[in-house]
Amino acid sequence: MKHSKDHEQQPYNAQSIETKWQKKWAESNIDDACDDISDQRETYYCLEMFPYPSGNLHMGHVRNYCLGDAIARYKRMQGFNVLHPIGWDAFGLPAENAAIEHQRPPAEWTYANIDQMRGQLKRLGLSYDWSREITTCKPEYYRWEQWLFIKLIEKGLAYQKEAEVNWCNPCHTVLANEQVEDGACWRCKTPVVKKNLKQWFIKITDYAEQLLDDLEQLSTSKGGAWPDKVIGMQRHWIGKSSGVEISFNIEHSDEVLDIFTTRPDTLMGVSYMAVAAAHPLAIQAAQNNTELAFFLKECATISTKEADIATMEKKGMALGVNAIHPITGETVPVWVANFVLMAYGTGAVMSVPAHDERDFEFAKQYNLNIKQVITNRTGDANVDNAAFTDTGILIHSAAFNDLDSEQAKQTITAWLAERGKGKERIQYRLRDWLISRQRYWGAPIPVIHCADCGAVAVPEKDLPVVLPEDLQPTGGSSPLAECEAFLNVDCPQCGRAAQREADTFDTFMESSWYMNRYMSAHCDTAMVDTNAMQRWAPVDQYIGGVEHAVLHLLYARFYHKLMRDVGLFDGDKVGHEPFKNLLTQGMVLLDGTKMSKSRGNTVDPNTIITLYGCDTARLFTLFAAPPEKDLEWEESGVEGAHRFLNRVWRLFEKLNIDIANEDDEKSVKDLRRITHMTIEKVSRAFEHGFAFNVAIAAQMELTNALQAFEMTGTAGKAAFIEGLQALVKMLAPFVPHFACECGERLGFDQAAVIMSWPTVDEAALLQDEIALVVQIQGKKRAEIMVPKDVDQNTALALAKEDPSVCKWLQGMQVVKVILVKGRLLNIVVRPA
RNA sequence: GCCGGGAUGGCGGAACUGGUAGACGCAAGGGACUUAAAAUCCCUCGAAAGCAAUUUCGUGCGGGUUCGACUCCCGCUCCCGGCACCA
Repeated sequence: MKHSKDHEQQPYNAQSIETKWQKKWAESNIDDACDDISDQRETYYCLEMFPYPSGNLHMGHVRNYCLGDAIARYKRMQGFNVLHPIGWDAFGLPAENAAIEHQRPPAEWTYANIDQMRGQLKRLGLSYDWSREITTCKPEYYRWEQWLFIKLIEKGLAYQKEAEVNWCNPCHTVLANEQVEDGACWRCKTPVVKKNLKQWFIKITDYAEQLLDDLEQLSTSKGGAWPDKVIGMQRHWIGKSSGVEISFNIEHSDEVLDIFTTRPDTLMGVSYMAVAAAHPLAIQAAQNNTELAFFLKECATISTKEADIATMEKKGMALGVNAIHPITGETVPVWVANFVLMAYGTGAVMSVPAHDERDFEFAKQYNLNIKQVITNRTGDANVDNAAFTDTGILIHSAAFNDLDSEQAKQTITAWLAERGKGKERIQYRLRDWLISRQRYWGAPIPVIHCADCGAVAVPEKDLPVVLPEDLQPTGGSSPLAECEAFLNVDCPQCGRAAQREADTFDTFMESSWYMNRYMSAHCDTAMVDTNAMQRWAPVDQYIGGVEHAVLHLLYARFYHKLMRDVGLFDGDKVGHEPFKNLLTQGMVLLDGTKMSKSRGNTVDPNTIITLYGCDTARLFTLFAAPPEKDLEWEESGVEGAHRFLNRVWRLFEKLNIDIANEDDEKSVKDLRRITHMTIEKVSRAFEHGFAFNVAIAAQMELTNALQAFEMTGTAGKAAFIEGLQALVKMLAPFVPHFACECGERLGFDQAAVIMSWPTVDEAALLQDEIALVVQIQGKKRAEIMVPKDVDQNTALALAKEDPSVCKWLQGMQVVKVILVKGRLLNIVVRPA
C-alpha cells in the first residue's frame, strides 16, 4: 500500500499528460492489430469512415473517430485482437479546385493536408494501427482498382455505352445517379444537365437482387445491426417492382411498342400510350413533324433545368400514331409525355387514367378518354374527380369481368403470354454505375483507345497506369486530356499508335474497397490477401455519417461482391457483406445548424484541445448526446466534462485519509454495489446500442458515490480503491490519457489500464434488504424496507405496518395484491 | 404522396422485456470559503396548493387494454431525415 506522501495533489494538467501517454503508446505499438496466426485472441474489426484530406479536422470527424476509438479500446480491454485502421480518401475534386486557386498541383495540396490531419488525429490520441495507413491516390493502392476493372471488362461487368448522363458544369464532369440529389450535383449543388456521352459503366444492376436480398441479413430483425433507416433507403433505391412487359403493335407498321406495367389488371382500361421524349418511336415521328421535334428538344432541357421536377406540369403531344390493344384490337393514340422516363422500364407506358393519378391528370388536361375498369367491393367507386388507384373488382372488361385484381393480373398475364404478347418481368429502379469522370485528380481508367482495335484494356502486366502528379489544372477540362506524355501509347493488341483513356474513375471507387485493403494494407501481389480477409472480414463495426446511406454504403456492398466474384475470397468463409454492424452518427451542430465552413459556424478541434485537452473534447462529444442523434456543441457542456475529470482527479486525495476507525458495514456494501452496478451498466452500453451518454452518466454517478463515501476502516478503504480502480479502467475507452495517468497513480502500468476490463462481482450486487415501493391503486404511497426475497403475504403484512399505507387502507377492502419482485407491491382496494 | 425516426422540466437527455417519470449533465437561484475574484463545497430546481407533513396534476392530442402505460393497441397533430412523375 502506498503512503500518503505519494498522493500529494498535483493539479490535472491535460497537456502534459496527453503528450506523455501519446509518446508511450507510439513507442510500444500497443494499438497495432496482430496478424500472427499464433495469436489466439478473437478478432474484432472496428472501422470509421476514412476522411477526405480537406485540410483540417472538423468536429464531425472528431465525433466519428471518438466513437470508433471508444469501441476499439473497449474491445481490446475485453481481450480481442482489434483491427482499427485509418487512411485517406485522397482523390477528389476539392484538390483540383485548390490547385487552381494556389497554382500548385493537387498532389502537393493533398499530401500537405494529409500530414496536417495526421498530426491532428494523433493529437486526439486515437488508437489507430498506423502501420496500415492507406492513401488512395498512391499507385500502390489504385493499381488494384485498375486491376479489378480489367477483370470486370473481361467478365462483361464493365462496359462502355453512349447514354444520357448527368453533367455538372462547375465540376466539369458527369455524375452517377446516386450523386444527383434533387436534380443537382451532390457536391456543388448546381443543377445537372442531361448529355449524351459515351462513358464507362459497371453493371451494378446485375447485382440488384443480391444487394436487395442481403439487406435482410443486415436488418436488426435478422441479427444484423444496420439502422432500419439505411436499409429502407437502400431498398428503395434499388426499387424492385414486379409486373408484366406487354407488347402493343403499331397500326400500319411492323413496329412493336413494349411497355412495362405493374397493373396488368387495368389493361382493359388503356385509353392511350405514352412514351418518353427520347423513345425511338417519338424520334421517328418527329422526323416529319417540326412541332413535335421542337417539343422533344424542349423536354430534354426542361427536365433538367427545373429544380422542382415533382411539381412540373404534365406536358405531351400526340405522335399521330396509333397502337393496337393486344386484347380488344381497338386502336389507342400514342403520345409523347414529359413524365415518362426513358431510363426506366421500356421508356413507354400504357396509360390507364381511371386508375393512375398521373395518367388521370394527363387525360384531363388533353381531353383523353377515361375508362373505369376496376371498382371497389360495394361497386360504387367512381373516377369522376380522381383516379381510383386501389385494387378491386374488374368491370367493363369483357371476359375478365368480376375477377378481383389479383386473379385478373394472373389471368391477363397468362392470356398475353400464351399469345406471345406479354411476359412477367422484374424491374429495378437501380441503374448501372457510371464511373467515368472527366477529371484529372483520380485514378486513370486503364483503357487504351486504338483506331483499329477499339477500346482495349491495359494488360495486367502494364499496371498500374500511373497518374502524373505534376500536372496543373486550369479550370477547364482535365489537364490529363492534354498531357501527350500520358496519352500517347502503343496499342497493346496491334502495337500501333493509340491513346490512353483520359477519364478517371469516380472517387467512390476508391472508398468502395478500402475496408478490405486494410486487412493486408501493403500486399503487393494482390488486391487483398485471402488469408487476411478470412482472418478479419467482415468489418464488425462500421461508424460514419448517414449521408452515405445510399452512395458509399451501396457501392461498398457491391464492390465486396465483385471482389468475391473475381475470386479474391470465398464469400461463405469471409461473408457476403462487408459491414456487419453499422452505426450512423448524428451531425455536430452549433446554434442549431450544422457546423460548416460555408456558414462560418465552426469550432476548431485544435482550439478545444489546447484549452481543455483532447480527453475533455472526447468526453464531451460522447456524453452530450446519444451517438445517432445530432449533437449541439456547447462550451458550457465542455466545461462540465472538464469539471468531471477534475472531480475524478481529486478523488485521489481521499487515499490520504486515516482509517483508524471501524467500518460502517452498510455503506461499504452500498459502495461496492454501486461500483459493480456501474461496471454492468457501462459494459451493457458497449455490448448493445453504444449509449455512451448513459455509460458516462453512470460513471459520474459512481464518482459522486466515491466522493460522498465516508471512509473509516480498512474494508472501506479497500472498497474505495476497488471503485476507483474500476472507474479508471472504465474511463479508459473514453479518456485514455487521463485514465492511464490515473492508473499510474494507482500503481498500474499502462497495459493494466488499457488492456483489461473490470468484471462484475455478482455477489456485490446482492442486497439483503431492498426498498420496496408500495402502491395503492397503482400510485406510489410509501417505500418500505423488506428482505430481498420477501413473499407477497409478508410484504403485504409489512406494508400494513407503515403509517402512510394504513392511512390509504382505512375503510377499504383489499381486492387484489400484486408483488413485482424486487420492485414494488401494488394493493388494489375498494370501499369496504 | 411514400418510407424511416421523433415529440419527456428552462436546455441536452435518462427510465431494464409495462412496474418509483425526470438518472447524469448544463443553465438558473440561494448559501459557505475568500480582502476580492476564480476554483471548490453545500442547498433548491416539472406545475399548482400549503408554514409544513402532504395532496392534486403532469411524458404532443383523443380513445382503449391493464392492478399499473413515456413504454402496448386504435385514431390524430406537429417536427426531423430520406425518396419522389418509377409506370
